[in-house]
Amino acid sequence: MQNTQKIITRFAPSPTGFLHIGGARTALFNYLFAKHHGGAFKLRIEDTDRERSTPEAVAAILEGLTWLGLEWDGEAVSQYDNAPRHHAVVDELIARGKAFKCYCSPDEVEALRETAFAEGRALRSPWRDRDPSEAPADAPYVVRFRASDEGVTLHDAVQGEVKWAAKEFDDLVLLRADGNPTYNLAVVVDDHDMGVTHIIRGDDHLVNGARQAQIYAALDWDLPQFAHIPLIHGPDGKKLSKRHGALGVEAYRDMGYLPEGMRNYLLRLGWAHGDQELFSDDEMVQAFSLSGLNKAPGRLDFDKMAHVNAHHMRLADDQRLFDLLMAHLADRDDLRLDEITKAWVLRAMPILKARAKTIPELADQAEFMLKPRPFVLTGKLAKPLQDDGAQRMARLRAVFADHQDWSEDALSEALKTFAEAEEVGFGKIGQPLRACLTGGSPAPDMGIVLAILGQDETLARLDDQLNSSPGTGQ
RNA sequence: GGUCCCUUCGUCUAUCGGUUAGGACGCCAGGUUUUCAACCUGGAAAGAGGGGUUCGAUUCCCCUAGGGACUGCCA
Repeated sequence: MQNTQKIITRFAPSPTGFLHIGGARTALFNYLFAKHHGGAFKLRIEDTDRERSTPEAVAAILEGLTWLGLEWDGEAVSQYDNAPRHHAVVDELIARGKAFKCYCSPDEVEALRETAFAEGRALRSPWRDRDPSEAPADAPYVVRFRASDEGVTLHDAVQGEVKWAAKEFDDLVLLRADGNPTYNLAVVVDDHDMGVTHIIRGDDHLVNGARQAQIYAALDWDLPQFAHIPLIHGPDGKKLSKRHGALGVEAYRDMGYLPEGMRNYLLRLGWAHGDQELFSDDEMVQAFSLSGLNKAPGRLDFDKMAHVNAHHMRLADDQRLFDLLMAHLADRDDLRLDEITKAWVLRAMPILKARAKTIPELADQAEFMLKPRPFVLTGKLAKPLQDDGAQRMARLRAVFADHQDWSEDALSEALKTFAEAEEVGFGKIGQPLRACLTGGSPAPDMGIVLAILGQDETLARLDDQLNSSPGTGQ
């Protein structure tokens, strides 16, 4: 068989909330699979439930996907818009004897269902074999699919061969009493019409796969390849809950994760390619395959997510990180954010980003440049300046005041020379100097700090401490 | 209740009958050291339990236990 068919995948969320992390991962897999095969990744909004679908949710999903960098091909399709087509297919099904009108009232259905439940089988409507001429005039009805009498075997790319007996399938509703198509009908029709070849989705849909396979068969349509992936669990192994990560992807963005970090982490949650942990975007597309998908559900691990994100932070462009940092700091009025300090931060970015796992950590790393002086040193911060510390800093100040070459290397050298001249270990220099220049905030090597702050700021920060009376913090 | 799926270090995973069961996160110890990190080195840490099949099972089969999904005129 010649397989020149173009691979088409799709992500089909229902717009009843944000794009949560499980959906994001499903979308990622579909995206990668399509890209790997040079195919198309499509987006369809499953909004046939008019009660629960909201435009806000649609917007949130689109935004989430965009942020994650999962660009879909073509326009996002609204499933509801295809309702006329769904009706046409239902007519076709009825004509083929594969679907029928069911006039049972909700109460009757419930009673029937109870009986079926007690007998360990699924519901079958009495109308599946009844003559349509017996139908009560003007009575409301639903259209049901005539469930297979033969059982179903699914060949799933992840789950393998899965079989069900015929009695497991009910005569599922295709058209509601109000005439609206239901999910199982609509997915089949839309996936077929969109030319979808591979369906990667949560394994909560595994049974739906079997149900839908019957509809494909009834229509003589080609069955797409299914790949039902396990759901993501919370860190506690329980179902994902609000407090355990069932958040919209925008929440992760706000926590300071990079989209490429999320992609990399999500990729490795339930999919593996040997021992490789870190992937660039190209590598992901290159390496992704259905065979690497795992059957067991995975748990969210925020530590690992942060670690993976840290890797991508180091690789990220300085200006981009700077912009993200500034956005993160936008509502901070306790910081000195002006052209001068911003220039420091941007210049220091190569060093800062190597020390931070997320944007908030980047903010912590940048704090020593942004805290307004003078700093108040208390407790063990003030201690290195006691005894002869302050006098030593005064002598160091004099060195800096005359220092010409304000480069990192020259400054580091000067520090060493000074320590030798003072005949003390570097700790006697570094500790008090660090206290004066950073006020206790985390900061890189002193040579770097000096180089970034510049001569004027360095002297000013030293003066702040030297001019205050010794013994502060006692 | 029924059906289906799952089960390797704490976590994510590799292994596609024969390995000292590997890697990563986290953890512990050491190193570096001027703070906090980062980084480097080393370490502890796993095949749910029980039966088979086999010369040999983490790997194949069955049972049990535990977890999950579905069982809607939701998707």
